[in-house]
Amino acid sequence: MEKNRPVSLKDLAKELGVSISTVSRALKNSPEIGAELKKRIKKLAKERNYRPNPFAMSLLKNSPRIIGILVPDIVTHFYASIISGITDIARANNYSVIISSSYEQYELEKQSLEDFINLRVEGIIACLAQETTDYSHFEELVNQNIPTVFFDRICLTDKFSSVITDNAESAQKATQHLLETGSKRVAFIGGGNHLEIVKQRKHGYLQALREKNIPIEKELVFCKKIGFDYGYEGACKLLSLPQPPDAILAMNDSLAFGAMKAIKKHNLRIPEDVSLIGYTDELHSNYVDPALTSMTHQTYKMGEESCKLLLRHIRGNEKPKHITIPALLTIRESSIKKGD
Amino acid sequence: MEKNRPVSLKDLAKELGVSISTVSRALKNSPEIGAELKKRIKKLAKERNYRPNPFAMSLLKNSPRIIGILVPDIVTHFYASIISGITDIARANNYSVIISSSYEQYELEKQSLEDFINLRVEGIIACLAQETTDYSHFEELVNQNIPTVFFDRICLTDKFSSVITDNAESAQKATQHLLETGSKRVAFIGGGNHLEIVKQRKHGYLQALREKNIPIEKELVFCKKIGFDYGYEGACKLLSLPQPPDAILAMNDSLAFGAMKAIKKHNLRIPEDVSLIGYTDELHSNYVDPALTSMTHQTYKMGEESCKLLLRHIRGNEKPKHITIPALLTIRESSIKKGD
DNA sequence: TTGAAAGCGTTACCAG
DNA sequence: CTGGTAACGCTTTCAA
Repeated sequence: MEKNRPVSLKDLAKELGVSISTVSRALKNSPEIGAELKKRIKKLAKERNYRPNPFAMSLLKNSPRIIGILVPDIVTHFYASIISGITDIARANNYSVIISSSYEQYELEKQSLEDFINLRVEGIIACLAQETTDYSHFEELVNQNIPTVFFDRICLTDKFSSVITDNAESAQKATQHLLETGSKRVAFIGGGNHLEIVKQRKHGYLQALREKNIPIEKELVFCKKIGFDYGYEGACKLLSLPQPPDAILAMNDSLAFGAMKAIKKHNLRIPEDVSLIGYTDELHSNYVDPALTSMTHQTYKMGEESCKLLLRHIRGNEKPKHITIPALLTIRESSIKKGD
Repeated sequence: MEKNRPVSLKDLAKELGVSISTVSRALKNSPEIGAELKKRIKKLAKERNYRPNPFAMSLLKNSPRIIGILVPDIVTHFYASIISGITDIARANNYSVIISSSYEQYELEKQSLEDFINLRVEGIIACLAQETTDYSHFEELVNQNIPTVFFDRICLTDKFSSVITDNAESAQKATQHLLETGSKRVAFIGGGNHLEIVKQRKHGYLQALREKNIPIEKELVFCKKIGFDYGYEGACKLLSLPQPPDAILAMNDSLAFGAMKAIKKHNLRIPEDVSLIGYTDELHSNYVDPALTSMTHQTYKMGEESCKLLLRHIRGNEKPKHITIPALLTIRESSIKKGD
């Protein structure tokens, strides 16, 4: 029968008739302990299934080896995959992670941060909620001396490290690809213009057009909100133009799938009549027909880098560092016009 | 300037010239403390931003208010959504969660469990890895007195509570729906026959046929492995039969999307020529064309129930309990034949 | 109404 | 080589 309370050093010491210090030292392989005694102690520890009490350790060192992750949600593939990258690196370094979702709400984000501070996490990796425009709750982390790294949606870059994707460059690359594979008139479907990410990707799109000396037409840019329905609406609008586009770059996965549905409803072929590129993860792009050419975020890698960066901050007092991880163009069926 | 070390009761006590016990009591609203003194103590605590040290508390009570979640992975929507349900309930009860992925590997699963025990989590919610066939590492949890709840892939039901979906019933419902909406010959695409989940869903499918006195044809059942490619392969095989089916039930999302691709490649219309039902989450089903009629797992609810169950076990010593959460039929475009 | 002291499990320092 | 003791922050007796 096991006792309810876990075995402690004291228990082992008593049983062997030695002091607690001796047992502690023996289990850490201190060279000061007699070889024979050491062996006996280790044997008993294994027998009794001794496990060091992490609370005592944390109390002593004030470091629970836990880091907090704060994301808008955990269900979106993008975040889930990043979390996956983070936790794998954390685990490899003997850290556990605690995950909290803001559900895009400012109040929940603030509360989560409070919880993390109360828990005394050693560091935090966070992605801002859409609602958040005031960052004072994050500044508090500086006072509390809790290293923090932001990813994707970032802020206070002078104080915190960050990991992001190359929004402008990736949109530019995507547009270039369309122009180089038979498309002449490329349209852009984005989200709300106030979002940094929208501005940057649109900028990359426009940049690619300028490069090729293609005149910019305002009607070919549809920016309203992010979401499947808006992708559908946007594509319908674009395809109803007197001079409709023969290619669409959708800056988000739901927008892209919405646009795809619209193109089909208009009885147009992809990519023959209208090419389409989105930003998606591997899975979804292959599920649809035709398979969707996409810019793919290196999400797992973003997670890994975020965590590595954080661990460096935890270990030493480094200056904020900013990393950009490029998105990759994965060519599938929806972009290359056959006639090419 | 903040000190590096967080404020402790001792600090407050010294500053006010009272004893630690007094401060402790005042902050817990003990009625023994003078109203005026109590007010002063609370005021200072707020000023100094005092936060109780969780390590000291855990050391004292041996309960860190942390529960461990062990899943095959966190990227699959099914698991992510369940985790979401778990964490929300946990948080509402002042618990934090730590998530670990087995990546379907036995060794990693075992290691994660060890980590949880070492961390002294108060309880565990787990879904078995596909590789796992030996359950001794879970039996150890009984010795360690760590309450555990399984979901979806479960084991040792005499010792542990569980939360599952109604595999047989849901497949039966799906098949019934097909038969009631104009389909005559329903085929089934499943995964490896050794998996419990496959057996159960196939059983439900067959049950629905028997109900309607429809003869069972072995050629209409394709069970090989779970995955997009196998869905594609299976559907191709089925549609090449001398008497092909006019409806397919795919027992998994990737199988369903693979089948959908195959049906289209065969230039058949969905649902006019071949109806299709899958098991998916909301999102994916709407992205494809036509939108996929599906059995939808109530994943978030499964998470919630798992966590509630676990909390009951943590609080008192309840007997194992088994909960079944039904999947819901969500009718979209891929199932109802127009002629009906 | 308040204070002192023990104890939770561990490490580290100082003695022997 | 080994043992005793203080310390980490907090709660909880027991005394005053």
